Amino acid sequence: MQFRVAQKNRIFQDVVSQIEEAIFKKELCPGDTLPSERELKEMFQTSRGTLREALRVLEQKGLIEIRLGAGGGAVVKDAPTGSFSDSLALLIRLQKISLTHLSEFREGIEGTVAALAAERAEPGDIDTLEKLLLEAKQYAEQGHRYWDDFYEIDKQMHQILAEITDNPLYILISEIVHENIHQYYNQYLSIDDRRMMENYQDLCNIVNAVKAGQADAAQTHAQYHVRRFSQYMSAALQDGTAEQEGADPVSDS
Amino acid sequence: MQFRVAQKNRIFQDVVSQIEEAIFKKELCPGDTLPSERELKEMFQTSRGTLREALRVLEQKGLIEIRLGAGGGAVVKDAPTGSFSDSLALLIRLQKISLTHLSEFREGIEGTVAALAAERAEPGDIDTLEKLLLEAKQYAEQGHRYWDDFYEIDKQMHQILAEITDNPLYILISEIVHENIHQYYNQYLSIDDRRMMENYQDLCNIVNAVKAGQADAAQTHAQYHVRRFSQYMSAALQDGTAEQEGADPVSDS
DNA sequence: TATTTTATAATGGTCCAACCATTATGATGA
DNA sequence: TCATCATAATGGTTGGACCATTATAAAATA
Repeated sequence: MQFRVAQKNRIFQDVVSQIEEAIFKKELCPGDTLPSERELKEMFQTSRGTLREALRVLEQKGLIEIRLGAGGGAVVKDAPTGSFSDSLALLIRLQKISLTHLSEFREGIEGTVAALAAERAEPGDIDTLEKLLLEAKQYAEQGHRYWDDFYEIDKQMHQILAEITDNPLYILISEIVHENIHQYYNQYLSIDDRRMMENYQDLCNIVNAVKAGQADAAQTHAQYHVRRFSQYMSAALQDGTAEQEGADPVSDS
Repeated sequence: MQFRVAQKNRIFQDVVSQIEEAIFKKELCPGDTLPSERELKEMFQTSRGTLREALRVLEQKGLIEIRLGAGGGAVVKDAPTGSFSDSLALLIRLQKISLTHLSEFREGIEGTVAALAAERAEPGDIDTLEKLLLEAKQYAEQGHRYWDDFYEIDKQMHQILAEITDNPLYILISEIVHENIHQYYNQYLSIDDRRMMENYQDLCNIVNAVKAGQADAAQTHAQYHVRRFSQYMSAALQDGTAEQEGADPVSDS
């Protein structure tokens, strides 16, 4: 590892760029620990404060993680997917994106994912899906008290479908969207036995379509499945005026 | 504006949270300038170095912008969409996402966008699209030397379609994906007169479908349109072994 | 010997006080 | 009236000091 002396307008930015570049070029790999701040400051011939500002930026980007104490320091992280999710969460908190927008987007993504999965699923994938379906059935039959367990299976199935596409972008985006929409589901959803069975039936339809390689059907069923949640929430919001603290997540920007 | 004295493990993180919260609560609005570092350090009862680390994080998140000189300081930004795009760019540079993955994702997004647009387009929107189509036709007829102009129109049409969905998430994502894929198009694409006319015909098909309110047809044509670019690039990469410096953007992770 | 406890040192987190570079503003002068 | 220049406010940087946390090794103990 060989660093240039830092220069330019904002020195810390130059430091950020150089360390970034080293990571891009795999001179620094995930798990590697950078030299200590006191050593780095010598390498870049800068002050510790400036160097720390650079580390703060890299940390925020999700490229490094700072560990405290002896043997600690800046450790290169694997993939900065967290910053991606954070960006979306930020836009939601700023009310630039409403729950309605997010739900609609999720509908499109999950539909596309299901369609691709139908085209690409291999026998092993179908097995995995059917095993999860069996679990889901058991929870669904035991009624709404097992909603949390059912929901967990539902979540896993969406994840598996995304993985079947073999496209990390779909895996990432569908996960991020789910993360950011999950809290609202738990906050505004009211689930009864009938709705659980509806959802289970959706999952059956999706898996069957994927199994049969019917992309269009898989897409339609997946969209319909996700749409249910939006409808449940719309209903809950109209009925109960379930206003919590602070912002209304359904208002438009 | 009233801030608590900063505390907790990492003080700068507490400062970040408080300023973030003030922005979320609209106590700080886009365009507002925060007090100077020397004043803020008094408010939070912290050192200037620590405060600056906090500002660095907020800047990286895209929530503020720092201006130099007298009358400068930290200005609250409108919407941190840049950080979203940066995150994607980062994943690409780290080769966590290949050009193939990105192209496929774009296909799905543009398809869904076109379908939604077909359902929601109003007469005014159709007019806008048809005007752009006319421009595109002129460039297409003048041959491949006008590719840049044609491409600009193409880009605008995708943007308009996204805006017709009236969903900021589709607008944002399609823009971000385009931003990050654009460079590869210019780098690896070779366009002749025939290909330009193919593309023009795609655009006609999309607009016609949108005009007719045919969501499925719009989706199909939009996907096909985007897919052309991937195919052009695959061909170019196979033929010319167009290896540039550094990383191969098509390799899988 | 094996285990627990304790000292040590390395490392990140914070603070202070100063100085430099950039820029808006107003005073000064042609 | 306009150009020029001094001034002050603000971010950018520096160096040195001290605190809090933690891994490691030494020492004490069973």
